[in-house]
Amino acid sequence: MARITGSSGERTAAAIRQAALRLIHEQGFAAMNLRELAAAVGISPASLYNHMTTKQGLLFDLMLEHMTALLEQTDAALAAAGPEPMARLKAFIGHHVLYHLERKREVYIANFELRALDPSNAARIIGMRHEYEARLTGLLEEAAAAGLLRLGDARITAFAMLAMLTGICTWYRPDGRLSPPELVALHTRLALEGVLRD
Amino acid sequence: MARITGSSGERTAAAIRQAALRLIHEQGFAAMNLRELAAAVGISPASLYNHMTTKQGLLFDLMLEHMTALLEQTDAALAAAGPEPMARLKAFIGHHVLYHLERKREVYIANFELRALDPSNAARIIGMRHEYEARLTGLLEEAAAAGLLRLGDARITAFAMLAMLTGICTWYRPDGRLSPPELVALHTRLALEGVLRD
DNA sequence: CCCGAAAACGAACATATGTTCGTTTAGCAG
DNA sequence: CTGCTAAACGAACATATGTTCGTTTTCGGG
Repeated sequence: MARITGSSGERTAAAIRQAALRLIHEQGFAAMNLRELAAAVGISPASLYNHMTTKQGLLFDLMLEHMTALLEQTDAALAAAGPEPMARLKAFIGHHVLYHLERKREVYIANFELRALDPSNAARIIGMRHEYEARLTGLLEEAAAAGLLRLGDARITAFAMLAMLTGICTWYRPDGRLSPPELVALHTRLALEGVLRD
Repeated sequence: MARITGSSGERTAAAIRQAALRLIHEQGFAAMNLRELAAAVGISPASLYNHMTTKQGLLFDLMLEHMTALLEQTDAALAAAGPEPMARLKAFIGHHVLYHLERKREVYIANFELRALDPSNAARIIGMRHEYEARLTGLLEEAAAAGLLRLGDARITAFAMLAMLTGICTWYRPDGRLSPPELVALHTRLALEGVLRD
């Protein structure tokens, strides 16, 4: 087989994914056209098809890779946190915030371009998202069962926490005023304790 | 002037706005095409242009009407709440939740289709959004100055609260398990007190 | 050195889409 | 009833866009 070691194939494919993340994040999936994507990579529109099946397939691959990484890294963070419910909950929040700061474009796309997916592709991504939500719901119920939380409704609470923690990536800039650890601390306290003075 | 009283003009224009809200919410602005919009209203594509300037202008009008209503109704709710800082903060949260339950499509569009606006149109909507955010930031600072809140960072806290409270309209269904007042109560507590047991 | 395959290209196809134009329809004022 | 104008229409234009096809380039293994 020719063109294996150091093949430009994988480099080009990676460049396409990076450029696609940027363009979809800036303009939205429907508004991004493949001629612009090809130009950003520096190849012709036809050459894109050496590295992807269709435009739809490209979007699905981006989302799938993101959701897979999110679930895997979350489980790793929870495994490292040990068995104590509150430590596990804080580990989830901390990982979520850091992951969303690092990969805000992927997150934004996975959250807001679900409409653009074919039904069967969408079903698969939605399933993974439900799994992620279930991780948090489970942690909340664990902690509530241990008497550590006061839980009105586990599902709605999980949704509200995720919305708050995911919102970060709509305004976060790496050169912003607050550092990632500061943002983790601030959001952990907001999620757990709210704003009321004791 | 002919065709004034009971003219079908305003009815058609309203039908266009309603159909556009639905289609943009379902598919996104870029993915919605005017032939589909016209079919949903029951007129020809050409006739749309008797009621709007361009597709872009239609989006802007929808957003502008929403942001105007949001700001006006918010101010009315605050005026009705009186001077006490915590009462004002709760009034803001309550109004925000109810408005977002009632007009979830407008909210979704105004939040996620900013990319689709021309720069000058976008600037105007963004300005109004900043004004809205400033309302909450101001309320938080008022309450903190009165010693009622423990505030890490007013701006970030406002962003986090808005993200949490706005997230409702990504999953809310009018026939859902919880009623609007229940959702207001739940989210007010989450925002102010978090989930930790006292 | 040279062959084979990966990966690039130009060009074209088929279709979708925002918008315009000239014309026709229809309801209210006089 | 009649004339005026808002508001509808069919048809077309110009362009954008996802994708395919046949060909050419280019690298690495033998």
